[in-house]
Amino acid sequence: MSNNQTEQPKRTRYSSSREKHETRILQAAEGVFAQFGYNGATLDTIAERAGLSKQNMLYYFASKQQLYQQVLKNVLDIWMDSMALLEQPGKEPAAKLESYIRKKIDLSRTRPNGSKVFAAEIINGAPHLSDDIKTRLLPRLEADIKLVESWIREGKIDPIDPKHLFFMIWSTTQTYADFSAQIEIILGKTKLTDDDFEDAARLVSQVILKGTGAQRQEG
Amino acid sequence: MSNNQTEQPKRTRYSSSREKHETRILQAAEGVFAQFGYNGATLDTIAERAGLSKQNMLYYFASKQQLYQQVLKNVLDIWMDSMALLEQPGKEPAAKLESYIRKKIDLSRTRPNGSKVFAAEIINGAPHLSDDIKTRLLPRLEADIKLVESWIREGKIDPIDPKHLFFMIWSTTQTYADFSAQIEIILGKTKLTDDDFEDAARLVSQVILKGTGAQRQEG
DNA sequence: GTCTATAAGGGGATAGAC
DNA sequence: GTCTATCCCCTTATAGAC
Repeated sequence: MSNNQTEQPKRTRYSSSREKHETRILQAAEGVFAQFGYNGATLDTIAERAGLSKQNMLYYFASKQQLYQQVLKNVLDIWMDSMALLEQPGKEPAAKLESYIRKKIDLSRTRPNGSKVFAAEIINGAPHLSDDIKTRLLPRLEADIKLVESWIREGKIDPIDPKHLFFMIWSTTQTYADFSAQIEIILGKTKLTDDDFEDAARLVSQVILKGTGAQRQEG
Repeated sequence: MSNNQTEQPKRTRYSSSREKHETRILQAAEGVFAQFGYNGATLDTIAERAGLSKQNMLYYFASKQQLYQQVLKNVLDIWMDSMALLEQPGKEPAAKLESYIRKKIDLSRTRPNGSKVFAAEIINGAPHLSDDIKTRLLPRLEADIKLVESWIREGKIDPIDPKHLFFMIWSTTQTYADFSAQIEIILGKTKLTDDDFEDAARLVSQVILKGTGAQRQEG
């Protein structure tokens, strides 16, 4: 027989129509989940923003949970990519830390909704984060922790618990995405500008580099 | 007539029964809103945790919104109290900043749920935070900003945008409440201990004091 | 793949007896 | 102040025609 396809309804690997739809839906979902939370978000709102009907959207993502978990997975992928910034060969700790901080602040600027969805998920106790996903991050982080420990041993930075150092970097950089509503009120803006993010990157880098002893001279 | 009471059903000002109920309900609500978000939290769950029926609870708080807003208000009150720590007379900037940081981390330890409710509200764009509440924080903050600016003018700390300095202090201290689920996984604990919070307070203080130039000597 | 119709359940809020 | 009963809307998800 000429018909030998089995299993999934996927026709070819370049079914661009489906991919376009899925991308639009995921983008819409990221925004709606960020704004209303998992339970506050409705499929109707997401579908409308994506430009199709709720019933039609359910053809692409079979359930709300499934859609949400795909959004979470995408955010986690991006996060893990950013961690690679610590391991550029031939750079000093100060330069590596600054790259990392700037990359994370840039993520807050370009993907604030993803950061918000992830943050809300963690605040609620990570009920939808499967153990599989939970354990993806840890090995990656372990490597980064060992790297920081080696910097301490070599006297390149002050002796500081690496885990808490990462908590500090993550919180100070993600706050510009997660708490943008508050920051906008305080800065007196309706939306943060590129200059605001540049200010943030400069200040966070300066305080953390100097504060950890990675940078000795005055910023 | 001997019966001359008018208006409200409040009998006296020491109706301790009502207060006890309200306190129990608010405490339960803080926990449930923190865990499930505004929309995910149900009145049934809150009432059960508070030890009464949903219908009975609605006698004390007429609606879910009203209950939620009271929870938010309580958190904001606590937050504003903590800001007073910057203005202890006769202390150096380093000591004031450290008091403030330690107070905020202690709030993350003792009132994590309040912090989580507030954080989720901001992440979602502060839809329930009335303008009245929004504007309570700003004047208070303005005073603190002027204080930091005076430290800069007197050369007691490095020149740093005070607003971003506050964003940094808030994010690094509140992360131990808001993102405790993530931190617990990474530290390999089921619950953060007092020692963990002490580690956090020491590290955050050390990096920020040294990083801002408030403390010149090695931590 | 997209549509109409609808099942099925949850959850906020009210009515009224006691 | 507390209880039983109930209204009613909203939302997820499915069935089935086209």
